Amino acid sequence: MGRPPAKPPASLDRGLLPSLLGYVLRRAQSAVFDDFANTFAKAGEALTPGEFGLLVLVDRNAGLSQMALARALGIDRSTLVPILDRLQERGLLMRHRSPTDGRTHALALTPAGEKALARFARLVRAHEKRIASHLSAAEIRVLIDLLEKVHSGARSL
Amino acid sequence: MGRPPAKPPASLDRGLLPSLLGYVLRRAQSAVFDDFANTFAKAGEALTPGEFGLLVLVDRNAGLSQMALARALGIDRSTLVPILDRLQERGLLMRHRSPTDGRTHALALTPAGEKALARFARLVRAHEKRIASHLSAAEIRVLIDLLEKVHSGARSL
DNA sequence: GAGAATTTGTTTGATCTTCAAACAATCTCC
DNA sequence: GGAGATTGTTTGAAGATCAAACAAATTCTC
Repeated sequence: MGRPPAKPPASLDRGLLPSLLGYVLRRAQSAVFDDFANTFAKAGEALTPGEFGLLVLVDRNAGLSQMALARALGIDRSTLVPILDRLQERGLLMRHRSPTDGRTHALALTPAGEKALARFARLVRAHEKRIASHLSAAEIRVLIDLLEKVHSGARSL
Repeated sequence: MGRPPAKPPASLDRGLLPSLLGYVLRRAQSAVFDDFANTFAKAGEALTPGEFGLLVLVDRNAGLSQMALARALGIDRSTLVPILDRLQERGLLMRHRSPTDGRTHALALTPAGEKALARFARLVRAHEKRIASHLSAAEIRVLIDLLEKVHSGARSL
């Protein structure tokens, strides 16, 4: 009989994992996340995908409350507080007092925040272009469609 | 002019986000993760997707070292330690001393671990069935293929 | 073979994320 | 006006993550 290989195999046996949507999804997400971080690091900017999404939502929905934002992001309102603190310290975002409801903060980007967001959006577009470089435009449309189906489908269980 | 709506709109303006692969990927992943947690909670089992993947890898690659496992999972070897500690405390997994290399631990499932993994795999299959219930078998194949392309494509940047 | 360099698992320290529970301020409903 | 709900914040706990330092063991170099 042949002797066992001296070096461990380059790739492990993953069993059923590659056929599981959850597994493949997680790996793709991780790869995309890495490229996002890389793109921003190389440009000398510091931002997470979550922070980018947050800034876009605040930009497009001026006067948003923290509760509404937390709900849109799918996180607890207490989780949001330190995230907003950080963005506010960076001068990207402000919490105004709402004139109509003293409990809520009306969130808005500062002028510097809007300028930064435009810069970030350029980086995100370059990042998206790179991660989709092995896919055709039609494939990307199909992929986004199917992912949206998974999202809204699972949501209704 | 019409008066502004008394209640905030059910859904926010998400701007360019829904056209970004990274964003849609993250949302789908989050929905899938939620269903995974839900499935296990309802069955009275406690397990994360990461732990399931780990158990499958150990099961299919008996005698694996912690370094090899950490590399396969894409995490630091120091991150792996407390995760293995927990699974070992639950009696699912053991660290044997390797006879050929005194530095490494040969990882293996316990008999109880194998029984538990079979139980977990049943739950995962039910979970997969549920999250894909709005997709045809062909769509799932296409989706997994495209996600795999994104993963291996982004990997080579 | 002896010593140097590398590898492995662990510990410690530092951030970050997350939720839950409790709290004060404010609003809404009756 | 007062009871109950909502909002943002603080605090506490758990978990994930990496980096750096460490001892033990192996491998490489001469």
